[in-house]
Amino acid sequence: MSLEEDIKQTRFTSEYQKLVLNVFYTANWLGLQHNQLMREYGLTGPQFNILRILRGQKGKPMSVNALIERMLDKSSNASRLVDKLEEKRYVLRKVCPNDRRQVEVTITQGGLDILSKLDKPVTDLEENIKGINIEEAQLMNALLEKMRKSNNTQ
Amino acid sequence: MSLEEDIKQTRFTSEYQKLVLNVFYTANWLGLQHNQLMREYGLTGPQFNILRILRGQKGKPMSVNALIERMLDKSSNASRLVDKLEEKRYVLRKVCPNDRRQVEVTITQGGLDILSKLDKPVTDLEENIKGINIEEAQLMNALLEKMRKSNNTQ
DNA sequence: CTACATTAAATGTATCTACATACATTTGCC
DNA sequence: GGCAAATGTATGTAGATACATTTAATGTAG
Repeated sequence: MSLEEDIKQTRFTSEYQKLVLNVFYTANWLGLQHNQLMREYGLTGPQFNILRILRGQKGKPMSVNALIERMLDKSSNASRLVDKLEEKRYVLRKVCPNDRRQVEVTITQGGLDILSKLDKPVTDLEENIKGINIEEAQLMNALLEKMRKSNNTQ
Repeated sequence: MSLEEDIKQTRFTSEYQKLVLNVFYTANWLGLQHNQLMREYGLTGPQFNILRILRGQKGKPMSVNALIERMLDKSSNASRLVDKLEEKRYVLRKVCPNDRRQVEVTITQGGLDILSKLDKPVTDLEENIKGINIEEAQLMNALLEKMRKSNNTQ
């Protein structure tokens, strides 16, 4: 983990600059662990994310647009992610009868099955962040949200 | 910013799960702003990152391997990033005479110039996180580092 | 010195990201 | 109804990510 030392060594012009790097680096560190896990189950991170959102719908279909709104990466291409999941028979696509522009995406039983297999290892991974305790996690959550709210991102 | 509300609404199984999502989301939010800025200068985030690392070398060349070690995204492809930067004449590649497997990468004056143009806007962007103060930023930095240190990532 | 392992970088491949564009459908206005 | 604007999705493209494999140079054991 050499950027770990790098972050320490570097003379940062400000605490904010360090924070930006730290957030990038931590997300990357978490992402690698997630990807590695997903990979074992033939999924990718973004694909897993979509399946999890769909499961949250409890059977109700969701339009692609609604999916995009809930995705972590909004600019990523939901259409093509749904393509991949459809190939694997984890989701179904159906043209919405009320508005034929829309496509209703639903998770299949196969999709639910793979998710349930992933639940335990994913939770383990997340709970594995044991260097910080619950109070610290709460504090970080509050600070991360405060951080995003603050500025004038048009 | 609909995931913002999503994060709030969702019943998280744990504070840790929320933290993971929050870190992903914040990194993404920061990354979009960075990318937008880099784009105006014909660079991408990773390319900028490499240039900044090379500038830190103060003229000393660096092998591709050394670059990878210092990159935020280690698994990204340093060779090809250096390709792009070489095309733009921002770096030079030279086979190392002592070990001809290695390639010495150096930043050019053009590379230094584009970086100096970017310094101000990048700093502005980072300093723009004004919803949290310096003490909070320090706290977050400490917690993020603690978070990464804690667990048994093999 | 040959044989084999190791190392450094490049290349290959699949997927994802970011953004532009195309196309069909729907909506709103006249 | 007819037409322009908006909407929803798909497609195109360039570049990045993640990981496996290849190529070339070096190191090392026998």
